[in-house]
Amino acid sequence: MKIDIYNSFDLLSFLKSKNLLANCKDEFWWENSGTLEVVIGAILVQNTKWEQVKKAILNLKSRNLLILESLSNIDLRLLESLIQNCGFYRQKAIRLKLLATNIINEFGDFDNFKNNVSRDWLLNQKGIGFESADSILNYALYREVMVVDKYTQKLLDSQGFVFEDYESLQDWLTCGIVENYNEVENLYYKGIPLSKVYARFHAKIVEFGKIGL
DNA sequence: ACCCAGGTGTTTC
DNA sequence: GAAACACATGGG
Repeated sequence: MKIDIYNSFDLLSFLKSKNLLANCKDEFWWENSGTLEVVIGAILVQNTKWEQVKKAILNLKSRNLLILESLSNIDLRLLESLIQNCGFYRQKAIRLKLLATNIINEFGDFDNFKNNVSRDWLLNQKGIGFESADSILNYALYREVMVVDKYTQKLLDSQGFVFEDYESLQDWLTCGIVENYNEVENLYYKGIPLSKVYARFHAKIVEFGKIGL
């Protein structure tokens, strides 16, 4: 299937043709969206599988560590042991603990963080790059941000698209969705906010990516 | 045994 | 600035 690079709506057509936008009644892709758990998950999941992250999150939850204050004060070795199965556990432990501390110092509590944090602030944290920052903004903070990941890039690559960098790809996708928001919303996402349209759109691309092109 | 997974930071040319 | 490398476990 050929997609006209100057017409971003063609991507939506492509996804529709693959039935990628159907079956959107299910809950949102990221469990417990809107909570600190998503922020932690965004770091834990880097270069590993979500199955592993779920186990680690359960470890943390059972010890009441899904709270900024507890995480900020945790013994580093203990934290490492609780998230070990996720891989890169030493650096992830350091980064999680530091992030919790920085959020407290800068914003006081999670709600204030949620309402006031900027993308740049997130990007300045150790261990948070473009994808993690955007995942946090969209899935934890409900901002109107389209997440771009390896699957997204792979999907567009397979259709012959070339983008200079992460943000130009993101802009292109975002424009395509915004321009066609009314149609998409009417057909598939009745009554849900634009931020969640981005979330579902991203989730569907990943689901597709997992099945394989 | 080998390869990949819902990446990021540092070092090096 | 881009390319190469380090980080590390678990599952196929």
